[in-house]
Formats: sequence, C-alpha cells, structure tokens
Amino acid sequence: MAATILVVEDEPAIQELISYNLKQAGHQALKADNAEQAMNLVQNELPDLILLDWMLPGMSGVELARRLRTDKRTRTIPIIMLTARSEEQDKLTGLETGADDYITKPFSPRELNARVKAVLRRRAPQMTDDVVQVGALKLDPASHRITGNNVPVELGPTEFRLLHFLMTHPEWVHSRTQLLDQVWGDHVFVEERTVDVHIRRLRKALEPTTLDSLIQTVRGTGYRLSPN
Amino acid sequence: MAATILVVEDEPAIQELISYNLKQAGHQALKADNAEQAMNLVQNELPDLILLDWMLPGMSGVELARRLRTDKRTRTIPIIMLTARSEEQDKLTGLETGADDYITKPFSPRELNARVKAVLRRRAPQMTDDVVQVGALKLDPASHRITGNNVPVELGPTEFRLLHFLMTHPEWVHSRTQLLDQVWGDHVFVEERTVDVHIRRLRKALEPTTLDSLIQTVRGTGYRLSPN
DNA sequence: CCGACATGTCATGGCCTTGTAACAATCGTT
DNA sequence: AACGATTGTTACAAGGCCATGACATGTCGG
Repeated sequence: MAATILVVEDEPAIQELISYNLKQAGHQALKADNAEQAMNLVQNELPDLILLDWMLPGMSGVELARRLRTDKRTRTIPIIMLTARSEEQDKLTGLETGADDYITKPFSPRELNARVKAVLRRRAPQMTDDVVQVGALKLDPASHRITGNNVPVELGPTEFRLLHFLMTHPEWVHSRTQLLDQVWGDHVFVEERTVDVHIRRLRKALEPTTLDSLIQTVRGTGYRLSPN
Repeated sequence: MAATILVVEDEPAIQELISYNLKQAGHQALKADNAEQAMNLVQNELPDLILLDWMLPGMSGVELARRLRTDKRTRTIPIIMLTARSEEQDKLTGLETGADDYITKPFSPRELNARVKAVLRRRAPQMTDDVVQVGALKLDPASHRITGNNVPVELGPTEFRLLHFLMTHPEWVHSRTQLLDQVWGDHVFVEERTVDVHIRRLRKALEPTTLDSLIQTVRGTGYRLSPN
C-alpha cells in the first residue's frame, strides 16, 4: 500500500481515529472537516480513495459524492461511505451516487482496513502491495523487486511504475494519454512520445530475460501487456 | 519483552492480579484506579501498552481511550480493553475507539499474557525482546547489543531503533516518511533528508563488518534491508 | 560548568533519471 | 512500389535524487 486517502469527516475524534489507522496501514491520509474543504483539497492533489461521512455540516456527503462524480477529473476516484444508519434505503441511495462500498458505524479498524484494501484491489490494483505475476514476470511492490524467469530485473522509478500498472491491467490496450494519466499522474505535462521512450527502456531492461515480448504495440492505439 | 504497561482498573483485587501476572512475565506495571489518575500517569511516563477496564467510576474506559487517541503524544499506545460483557455491540464500539484487542472477564493469566505479547508484536514488533537476525547481523533488544559476524557493533540510540525497525521488517522498502513515523514517532517534525544522514551513520557503523551492504537504497522510493 | 556524545540541518558534488528532439525503421494503404 | 503515418532507437542536456562531510545545537553525566 502507498495510497493517498482523503478522509472527510466532521467529528474530530473519528477523523483522528481513521487517519491514524490508515497511516498504520501504510497509507497517506489527507483530512477534511467538510465538503467544501474536501473539494479544495481534491483540486490540488487527487487522492486514490475517499472515505466520506454520510452526514456532514453544510453540503452532505451524498451531495459531495454526486459532484465528484460529475467532474471528469474526479469521476473515477473510489469512494467509501461512512454512515451511522443502516437502513436499506440509504444504502441504495449511497450506492446510487456511485459509492464503491459502505461502512456502517460503529466499525472496527480491522473492518475499515479490509474494505479499503478490497476497494483498492478492485479499482486501483497498482496501489496495492500484492505481488503481481504475468507469465514468467513477477513484481513485488513491497520489496520493490522484479524478476523475469527468476532473474532480477533492474528498473528506474518510472519504468517500475509503468510496468506495475501494465501488469495490474494486463490484456488491455492503454493509450499514451491513459498511461500518462495513470503512471505519471494527471496535471503533469509531458509529450506523448515520451511514453514510447519509456516503453523502449522497459523493453530493453527486460531483454536479458526475453520477456520484452510481453509488451506489445497496438498500432494507432497504444500498448498492451500480454503473456501471449 | 520488557514493556511498561499501565493497568487501569478500579477493582483492587483484579488490578493486583493483573499487575502480578505482568511482573511475572517480565514487564513493569503501572497502576491507576480511575481515568483521571491514568491521564496523569501517562503525562509523566509513556507506557508501551495500556490495559483498560471498560467500566470505570467517573470517566469510562471508552472515553479515556478516545482521549488518549486524540492526543498526539499518546495516540500510538496500544490499548487492550477489559470487559465483563461480551455483547457484540460493545466489542464494536470498543474497537471503534481504537482498542487493539479485547479481553473478556474472567480471563486466565495465560490468555492475558498471550494477548499482551500479540499486541506488542503486532503494533510494535521492534518493541519486543525477541532477538532479531538478518543474514549475519544479530540484534538483541534485551541486552541492547548488536553483532555482525559475531563482531560487536556500536550504535547511537536513533541508529539502534532504525536498525531494529529495519530488521523487524526486512525486504520491505520504507519511504523516508514511513521511517520517520515508525522510528522517530509520528508527532515529530523532522526533515526527510535527516533519514539519509542516519542511514549513512548506520552504514558507517556497520562497515567494519562489511554488513553495510544489507542496507539498500531504492532510488525514488526509500530504503530496504535485505540479506541479498 | 564543561566535555563528550547525539542529533538535525545544510551545502556540495556526483551519479542517475528523465524528457525531448532527431533520425531510422516499420506499417498500412493506395 | 511508393508514400505518409506511426513507432523504434539513440543521444543529450537538464534536473533530481542521494551520499557525504561539516557544523550548530541540544543533552546528559560528571
């Protein structure tokens, strides 16, 4: 894990508790007391996940979620709703607004971490510490190590992130724009052709293991990682 | 183990029983009859763990736990709740306040010790007295001694804690932020680059044993300790 | 009050990484 | 076969990241 998680919660004690737990789990926690503050924070730094209290002073959590879903930039951020109620109706409304999961208070830190992990796994697997394997290629985020056919592979930071993303989304063709967004981060301005160069560097680094063949060019579209 | 453990319990007999057992297990026991007394004690000496009775005269255990979690200084102290009840609801609320574990009365000394040990191991493995060994490096927390290839190694306090943490979490890459949180404590404000300096000092101290190679730099990410 | 040790910060220098441009190679289409 | 579009490859300059030594301050014991 190394995800940036925004906690939107007005009760200081609970907010403290949650962010403390997230930190323990290896995440970075951003805090907001209300919806407006959350909106501002999101402008500067896109979090990888948002924990959102249902009841907030001013704009409600539901409304905030709705707005986040409207903006292209924030539409894909996973949201977990926090609620004290447990009525079926709320659950439905919450999920309707696009929440990815739901936690009913009171909840244990164990449960919180479990759900955070589950959502990240589903929506942003490259944020996870899970070992990824594609064909004879193995990548371990925790130790930051890569092996191809059990031979260690050395990569620079960018190539590492690029490969990690490709391995967590195999078989999919990614356009250069998508790769820039996902691997470099949004709000970054770099030439699209730069992706080519890093793909090249990645392939070169994989050559000794002959695994460079996993990275395929889809002409006119982008790149794809596939064991075939 | 050689932890300082605070026991907050109003019933004298039970308090005596518990502290006796903790002492038998090699810990140092602090006692408090109520929440206020506990708060005062904590001001003077930070315990490594708190055993907290659910029901207390005056401020309840839950409330005390919540307050401890609010204060930066005490936020990271592991808490084990003691309760006579066993209802699911209480369990959840207890964990919500940030309790790390739960013991239902009546409990055996065996169970108490097991849970104490487990929590210490989980929350602060570097707090344990277990001898840690990575490659030819051996660290003994009890005697506060380090040997590399059976040659004694001299370290300052910070380098000791740093090495201890790294050795209890080998193979993992730790960012500077994580190291600051874990080794320095998450309430201190220190430059990230300071980590570099202490890594340097640690390496230097290990040089005579050639074991400085265990400490690896992962460019753009952090540091890792590995026998490879 | 002094000295040794510990700690955090800064400045410097070197290596690595990265983005870009330029050119070569390849592909698809006519 | 020829042409334009797309991608591969290399070189290079700029910038970033890290190791290292020096230094100022703080702390503890004598």
